[in-house]
Amino acid sequence: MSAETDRSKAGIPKLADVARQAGVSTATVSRCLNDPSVVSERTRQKVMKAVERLGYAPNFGAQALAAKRTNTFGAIIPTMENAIFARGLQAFQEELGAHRTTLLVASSSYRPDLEEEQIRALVARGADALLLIGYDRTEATYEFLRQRNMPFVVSWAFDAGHSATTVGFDNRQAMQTLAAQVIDLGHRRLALISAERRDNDRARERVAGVLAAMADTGLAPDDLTIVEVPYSIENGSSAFAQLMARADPPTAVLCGNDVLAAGALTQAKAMGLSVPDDVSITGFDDIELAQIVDPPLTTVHVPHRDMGREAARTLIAARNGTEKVSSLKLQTQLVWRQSLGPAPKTG
Amino acid sequence: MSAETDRSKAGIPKLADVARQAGVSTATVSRCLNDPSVVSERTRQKVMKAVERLGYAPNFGAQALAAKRTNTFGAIIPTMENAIFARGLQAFQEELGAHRTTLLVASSSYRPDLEEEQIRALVARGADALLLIGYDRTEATYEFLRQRNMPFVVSWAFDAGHSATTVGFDNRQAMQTLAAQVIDLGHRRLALISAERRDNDRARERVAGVLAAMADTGLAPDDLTIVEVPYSIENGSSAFAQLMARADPPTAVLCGNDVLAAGALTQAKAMGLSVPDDVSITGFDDIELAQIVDPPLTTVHVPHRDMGREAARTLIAARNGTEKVSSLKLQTQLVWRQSLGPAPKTG
DNA sequence: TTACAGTATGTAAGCGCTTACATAGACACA
DNA sequence: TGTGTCTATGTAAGCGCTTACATACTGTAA
Repeated sequence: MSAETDRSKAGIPKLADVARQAGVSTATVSRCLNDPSVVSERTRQKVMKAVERLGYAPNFGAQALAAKRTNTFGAIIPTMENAIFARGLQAFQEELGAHRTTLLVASSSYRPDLEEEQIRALVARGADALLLIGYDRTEATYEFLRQRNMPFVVSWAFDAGHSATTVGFDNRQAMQTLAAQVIDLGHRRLALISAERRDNDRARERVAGVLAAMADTGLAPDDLTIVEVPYSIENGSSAFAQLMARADPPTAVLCGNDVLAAGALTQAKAMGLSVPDDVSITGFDDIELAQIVDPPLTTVHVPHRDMGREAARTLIAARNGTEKVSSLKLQTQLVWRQSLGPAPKTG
Repeated sequence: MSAETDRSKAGIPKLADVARQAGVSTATVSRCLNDPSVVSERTRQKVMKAVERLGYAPNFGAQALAAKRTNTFGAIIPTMENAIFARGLQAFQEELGAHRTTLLVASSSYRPDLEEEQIRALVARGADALLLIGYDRTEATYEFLRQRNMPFVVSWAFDAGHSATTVGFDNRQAMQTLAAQVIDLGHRRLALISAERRDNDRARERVAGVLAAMADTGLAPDDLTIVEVPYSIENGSSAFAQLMARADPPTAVLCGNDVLAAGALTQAKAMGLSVPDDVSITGFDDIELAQIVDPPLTTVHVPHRDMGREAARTLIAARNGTEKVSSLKLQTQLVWRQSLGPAPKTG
């Protein structure tokens, strides 16, 4: 009775139907689908015709349950709203595709509780391995992963001291290098538009990078004004406006990423400020956006595609369990374009 | 033996383990997890403690197999590389989240064969409903969906003549309106940088829209030069360069979307052309990018968030099977910014 | 002819859950 | 005390697959 009313699942052909239709056993059908080489040509033809006629597709749940593998990897990224993770993820997916592995993507909206939920969802769905962004998550989450023996790699960050396998880059070092150049150009009143640092180690490290560069040249931490906002062009604009409204506005505004920098740039233009003559602005990530804003952004190039590809390879190796997997630190690179210039003469 | 060597799945706690640990039956544990109200407080405490201690998480496959539902929707989008679908998808996901439904996203790289594969993968995984982009897919794919009784909606397009439930907009009409304005401004030599039309009804419709506007004013189809490239900023740039290198370069370049237009704009700047004085450029989609390029793009605003939200509602209704679902046509809107101006005086 | 590989297929035991149905205990009332 | 009603829990039958093992053929060599 209840089966009858189950509208959505009515009449879906199953293995047994195919077997009956083809006049063979379910085992033979299963073999046809999974390892055709062990079945005779004639039988295979029969079975395939039955599959075709019935429009049969295996039930993934049952398959996973019986076979204990899914050929599915999961990735949980903080956001899909902007292109920050797009390129890397694309490369990740391409590499997986080459190994007949499907990618399932979920997003956490930068919230650890949602991330944990998504991790559990993906694990429960039988993901064979996981791609995670950054280190910040509860110990309980790590414990969960460990207990499951779930292969995962942390990406978009690199901390040699952390036990998790990582394929990423050193956010602090990258930002420090950039900030050092800014200071070198004579800027003393610095500002930073950062993503929210809570639950975001990449953002914290980038801030730390700026501070480290300042310390190197004897600048006091107080010389840095920090505004925290979620990543978005609009937030970049308003943060920039807020910064320039101060009594003692900065001569250089470093941004936690290119999206914020693009917003800052737009706002500068709206305020009639010339970049970099009146004020310098820098980005981070080197996404496409960085090249098309005017002036193009001086920023930190992150090897997105390499990172995605290498993360995939690492995970595949881990899943197969054949090779020993190890962390990989990729290099970022300072990209000089036109949004950073010498500090204006004190006026 | 083989179970022993199954490294990755060793020691994962199952319902029965929790039941044993808590000293109850598996049914009770299951009830605790799915409908706690029918279990006594004391028992629930015991069970939850056991769940906690063992780090238990249900096996999704088994659960789906036994319960015949997954509370999971799937979406297959052509690309994650740029932000075209990001906003709409985000809204889609938010709406689903409000209904305790998980979203799984896959991308097809604009290839129907990959799309079909992804559809099958998602269906096999027990997706309760699917979000699809555009109409172009093989009849076999539609037949598969129909046979499964799988609720799905087509989005990012609207064709009243098509049988599929749709939540989208009329690409042709939208582009026709824009093109009419372009022509109205005196432009006669038109060019269009389009996405590849094969397997992409949205791209074809947009081309048709331009042609329709031209026909309305007696322009011959030959007055339109079309270049087809995959969506990307770089391709927009090179297509634009190619167009302007012609003996008789266009005075207005319409682009299939904002990403291409941004590329075209960048290239124009690089070539020393002033937009819109020397040449006009228009976009389509009105993604964030459109506002931050210089000059900001005159483009077609697509109601991404509304579309995502409404698509989700439609699908939820279809899944629940309570209401009759119907298609919904949303309105686009011409956004005047600065990249479109009058045709330059014939020189 | 017999024996033995080798090959193609079938049989049936799970995989980890959910849930209809059965059962047991507590309580109220006659 | 007996009976009926609830509520809380247990029992066990699947859900749709995979795969170890059993079986039935074929062909070949002794």
